[in-house]
Amino acid sequence: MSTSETRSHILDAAERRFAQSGYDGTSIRDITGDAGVNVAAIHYHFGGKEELLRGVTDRVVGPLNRRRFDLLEALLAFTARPSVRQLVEAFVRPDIEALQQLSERGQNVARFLGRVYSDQTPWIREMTDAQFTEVGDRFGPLFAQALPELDADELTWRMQQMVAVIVMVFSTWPEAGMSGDEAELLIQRLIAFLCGGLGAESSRGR
Amino acid sequence: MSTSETRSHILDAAERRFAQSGYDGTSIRDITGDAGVNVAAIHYHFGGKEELLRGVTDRVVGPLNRRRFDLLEALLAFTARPSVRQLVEAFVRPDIEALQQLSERGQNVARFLGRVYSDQTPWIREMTDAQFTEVGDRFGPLFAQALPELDADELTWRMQQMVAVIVMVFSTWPEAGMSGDEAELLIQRLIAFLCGGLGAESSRGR
DNA sequence: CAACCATTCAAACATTTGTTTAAATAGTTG
DNA sequence: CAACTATTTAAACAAATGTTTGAATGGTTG
Repeated sequence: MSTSETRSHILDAAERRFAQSGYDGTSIRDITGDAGVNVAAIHYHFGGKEELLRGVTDRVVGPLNRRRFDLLEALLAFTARPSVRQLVEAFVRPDIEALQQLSERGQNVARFLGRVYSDQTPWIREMTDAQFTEVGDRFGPLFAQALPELDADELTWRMQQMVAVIVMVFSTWPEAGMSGDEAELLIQRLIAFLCGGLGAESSRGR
Repeated sequence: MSTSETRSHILDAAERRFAQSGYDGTSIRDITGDAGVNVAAIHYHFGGKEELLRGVTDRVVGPLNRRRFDLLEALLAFTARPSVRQLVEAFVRPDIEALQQLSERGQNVARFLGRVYSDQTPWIREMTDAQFTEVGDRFGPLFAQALPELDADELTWRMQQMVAVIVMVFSTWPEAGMSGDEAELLIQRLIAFLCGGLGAESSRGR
């Protein structure tokens, strides 16, 4: 078994297990057992369980955020002032896209994201917060532009809730896969709900 | 130390620890250490760690749901067809009320609820789902009445997202307490966001 | 082939986990 | 007071945890 194979087998197994049982609920032996490698392989290739989670997270979130930026750029080439709906769509769609594309792996990706982003362990929160900042910094000003009557504080707060809703949808992603139609229905529901929430009248009155 | 004292000391310590580190992240010895009782006390009084979580949850959620029902009844005495905003307020306010009332304990209650309701361990999900059903069954028809253009499926889905948002707000509740003004600001933000999301145009078009 | 580095492996490490045991103590009832 | 039940206690239990070790194996390079 070549070097890169062991590494990726571990990442695959870890992704699946973390998605299923969370970080605390998964043991190093669960992962190495599934991957068919030795227990020590994780420490040799990653340094430990913690770094393994970082590895899996990077492999999952990296492409998704890259796709988000691409969609946003395409959108900005079209209009300099995108609507809330367009922004929400650019923000959410990459996730759903990935999930229905890789249908067998997709559910794991969804559930993994749900698990990690709803984990409150301090160092995990720091990791996910940093990863959200990366993309939040880009979308924030554009949302502010699309919602001029909202003050900065409340906008930030609402964007956090947006993420929370997405995460919850992922956390409760069905174990059985989803058809393309079902996924499209879900994304439409998600966008409708988020647009309503983000665009609601400010809490401080008109 | 009288019987009831040990029991409630355990419940207090467990509530605090579960709030801080979640179920998996808390050991039986953490709890008994804080409570100043013997390790075996938990099994003697509750039967085990699992039943202890149920005990803590019941003690926290019980009063909150009772208050929800009271507020709803008061509302229904006033109007037979409450608005979305009124319903959301009756649903959310008991939590926030409790949190600012018991300011030192309140933060723990918030964080505890956030932890438990975002935990995806099957038997914990079953527990929280059952507890939500209890109150969801009552509010559901009234929301349906207030949002006639929404089909039943999408309404249920949106109510779940409402809970998700509340849970996320609780999960990220600041460790330091909250002033009454800050809490009121937060509840207004929460209500505004939720009303927007719940009342958004249906995803299936007009 | 020989030397060398990278990788894998079985075994053991020290902790921590939830739970159980059986004896000691406290409290209550006859 | 005596008998009995309820509660508390220290100690031990087996199982599982992440990590480390040092030898064995693999492939590559001189």
